[in-house]
Amino acid sequence: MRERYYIEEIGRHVDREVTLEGWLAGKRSSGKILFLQLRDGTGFIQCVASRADVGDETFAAADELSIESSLRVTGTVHADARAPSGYELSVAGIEIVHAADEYPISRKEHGTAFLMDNRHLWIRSSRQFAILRIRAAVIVAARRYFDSRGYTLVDTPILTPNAVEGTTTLFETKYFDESAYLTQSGQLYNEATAMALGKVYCFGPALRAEKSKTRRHLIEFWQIEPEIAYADLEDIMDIQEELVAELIRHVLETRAPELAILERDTEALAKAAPPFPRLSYTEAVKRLNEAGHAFEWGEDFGAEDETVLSKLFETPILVHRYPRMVKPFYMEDDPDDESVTLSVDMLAPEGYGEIVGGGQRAMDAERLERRMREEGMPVDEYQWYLDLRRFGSVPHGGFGMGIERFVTWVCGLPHIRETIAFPRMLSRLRP
RNA sequence: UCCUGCGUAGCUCAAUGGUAGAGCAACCGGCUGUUAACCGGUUGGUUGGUGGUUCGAGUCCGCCCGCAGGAGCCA
Repeated sequence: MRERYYIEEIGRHVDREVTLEGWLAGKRSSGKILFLQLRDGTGFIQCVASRADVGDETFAAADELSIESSLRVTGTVHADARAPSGYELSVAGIEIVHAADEYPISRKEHGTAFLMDNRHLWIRSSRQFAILRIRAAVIVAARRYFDSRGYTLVDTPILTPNAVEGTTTLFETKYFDESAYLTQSGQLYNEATAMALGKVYCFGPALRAEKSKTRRHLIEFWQIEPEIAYADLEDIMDIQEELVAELIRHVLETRAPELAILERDTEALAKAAPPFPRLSYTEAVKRLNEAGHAFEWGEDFGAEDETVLSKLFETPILVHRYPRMVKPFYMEDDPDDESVTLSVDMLAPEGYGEIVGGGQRAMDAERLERRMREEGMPVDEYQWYLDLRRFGSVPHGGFGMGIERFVTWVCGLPHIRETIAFPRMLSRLRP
């Protein structure tokens, strides 16, 4: 293979001549000197071309380049404190691969609707580049966390006849002569695979036809969901804490330039180290009331409640033992207090709220079936799920972490829509 | 689904019911260290659609469409 050079590794080639292949992200000209901001997907670098060095013809051609034209730029790498990245390229030659049409996205302000309409181009911008790189790092680290601890990756189906969450939020589709639904979670199948393989996880999209329109919701989002046999609520909290701590550490270590582009307060992220406070729902309600926030025991936390609660702490917090009424049918009851469940959600600090939800699952077939009937679920359809309690039932649990919500917090973003390349939202299916 | 707001040049926004403007982008010219560069000039409009009120509607009213912010629900 021929040798390729990338901006990300440019520091290894100081004082050598290299050719970079990329796109023109920005340009400033001063008559006899040109500053070209080149991006190649691994980073951004300033290329400096002076008329004296490159000759009149190349200089004139470069001066006319339109933004987002694709280029091969050859030049010598220099360390230079004046350059934003610390390095710049002294241009010797430029090969224009394609001269771009007039580019619609400028450095000036744009409205959200315009940027979302041009999402396929917006992702070229430095902020979007940084977010998508951090997202990828989070996913790699999450998978590595589970892979290195003996979990088996078992993918769960996208098409399913079952409803995990409420049926009103299901996407229905044709499945030959019957109807099927798009998955909202791999959890029920995870419970089956955990009984086969002990420790499992799945990673994939979840689709919810919720008519929700907030800064924390996507119609299509990605979840990583572990499920562990012979695990109780305390185990689940330990795993959540260790996972999140490792993800934060990995992002801080490997994505510092991207966090800098986002102007993320890394001090705040570094503070998110274990141990994470663990408080019961009941204690959390007390804390809310003490903070002067009206809230009644038995309600589910709303966006405002989570924000108030998470701002009381500098680290993520684990809120456990939610009331039966606000949690799904599969949550195990607390043997010490049957009004609450062995559930646990993690709330991110800085007002970001819920990023993980999970808990210990119901173990007894009869109680589980009774609960399903109470909620009006089609029990026949779920016989396979009840079988898991009929053939060697064990205490077990797991959780789901929403990748986009996690990335929203890590990047310090005001809205979840920038954390996935092509967000699907209530009023947006395109591009 | 509900509440609120907004649709005017490619973009971000002005315009008392009375001749649709500015900045940026684009284009032309100038400038040897710019960081959203700067300076001078030029071009650019079916004011989201539709019906109405009025001598006259970007502006007021009805309906429709689109988008944004928030709520509920959730990861």
